[in-house]
Amino acid sequence: MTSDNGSFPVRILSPTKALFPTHSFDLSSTLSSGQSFRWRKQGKGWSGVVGPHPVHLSDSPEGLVAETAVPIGDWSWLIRYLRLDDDYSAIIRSFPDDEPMRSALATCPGLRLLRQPAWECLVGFICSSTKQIVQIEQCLDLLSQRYGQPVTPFPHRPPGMAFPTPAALIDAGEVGLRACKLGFRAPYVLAAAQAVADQSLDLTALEFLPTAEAQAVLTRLPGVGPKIADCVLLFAYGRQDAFPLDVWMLRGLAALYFPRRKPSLKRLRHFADSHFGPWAGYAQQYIFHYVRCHRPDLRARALRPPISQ
DNA sequence: CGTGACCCTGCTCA
DNA sequence: ATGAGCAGGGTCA
Repeated sequence: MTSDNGSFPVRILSPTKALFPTHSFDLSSTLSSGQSFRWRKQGKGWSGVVGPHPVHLSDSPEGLVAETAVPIGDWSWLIRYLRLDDDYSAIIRSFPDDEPMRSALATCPGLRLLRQPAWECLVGFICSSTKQIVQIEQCLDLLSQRYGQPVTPFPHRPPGMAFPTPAALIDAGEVGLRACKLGFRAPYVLAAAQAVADQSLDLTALEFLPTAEAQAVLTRLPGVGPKIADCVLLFAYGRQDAFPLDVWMLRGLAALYFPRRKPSLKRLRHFADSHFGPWAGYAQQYIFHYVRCHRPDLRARALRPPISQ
C-alpha cells in the first residue's frame, strides 16, 4: 500500500512502520553531523524523538525504514523533519565545482540537512557554546530525562522523552539547569524559555521574516550571537542564506580555499556568503562534516606548534 | 577590533 | 596507569 504524504511517496509496511524509498540518505553522517544532538545509535539503526513521536530509523536496500511505537496514519511530520521532499540531486548539482566541494561530496554522500523544531534547536545551540558535541548531547539528554514528558515507549524499552517545553525549563530554574551541566549557559536557556513563554519571542513568526531580520531577533537573546542564530535559522528554518561560521568552519575554509594566505574573518565571511550558491546552507554541512571527520590535521590541537624534542 | 571570563568535562600528554 | 592542564561548533563586557 502506498499513501501520499505531501510530496513524497511512502510505502506503509505496517501500522507502525513505513518505507521511504531513497538511495541517497546516509543516516549516520546526517544524524551525527552536529546539527542535532538527540539521536542515538541503536542496533543497526538510530533512535530519537521527533516532536511527540519516538522513532527508530534504519537503512534497507530499498530506502529508509521508520518505525514508531504507535500506529501512524500520516507520516508528513517525518518527511518534513528529514527534508525528504528536497530535490537532493538538484541540490548536489548546485554546489560549486571545486576541489574541496568534490572531496566533501565524495567522503560523505547522502549527508542531509534536517528541519528541526525551532525551540529544541535553539536550546541545543545555546548549550553548544564552547562545548564538544558529546558534552552537548549529554546536556540535552539530562534536560529531556528530567524535564521532558515521556512519550509512548516502544515495547520492552524505557520511554523516550519529548524535548522539554519552555514552561518546564522555567520550572527547572537556573539551579535545575545547572544540574544538567549547562554551566554559564543556564541563565541563557532560562531567558529564552521566559521570552517564549511571555510571548516576547514568537518562534513561529520568524518563519515569515527575512533572514537578516530573524537573525536580529534571535541575537537579542542573551547567549545567542551570530553563530548560534545562524545555526537555528539553518537547521530549524531551513534558511540557506544562514551560513554558521564556527572555529571548525573558519579553519576549514581557510585551509581548503585560502591555503597560501591567512584570510581575515571579514574575507571568510564574504566568501561563505557568496561562493556556495542557492543551497549554501546545505553545502556548509558538507564542508563542516568533511573538515571535522576527514581532516584531523585541522583540529585545534593539531595546529599547535609542534614541541621540539 | 582585541581580550579575558564564564561552567564544566573529555582529551591529551607527561 | 593516573592526573594536571588545556581547549572545546561562543558570547558578553
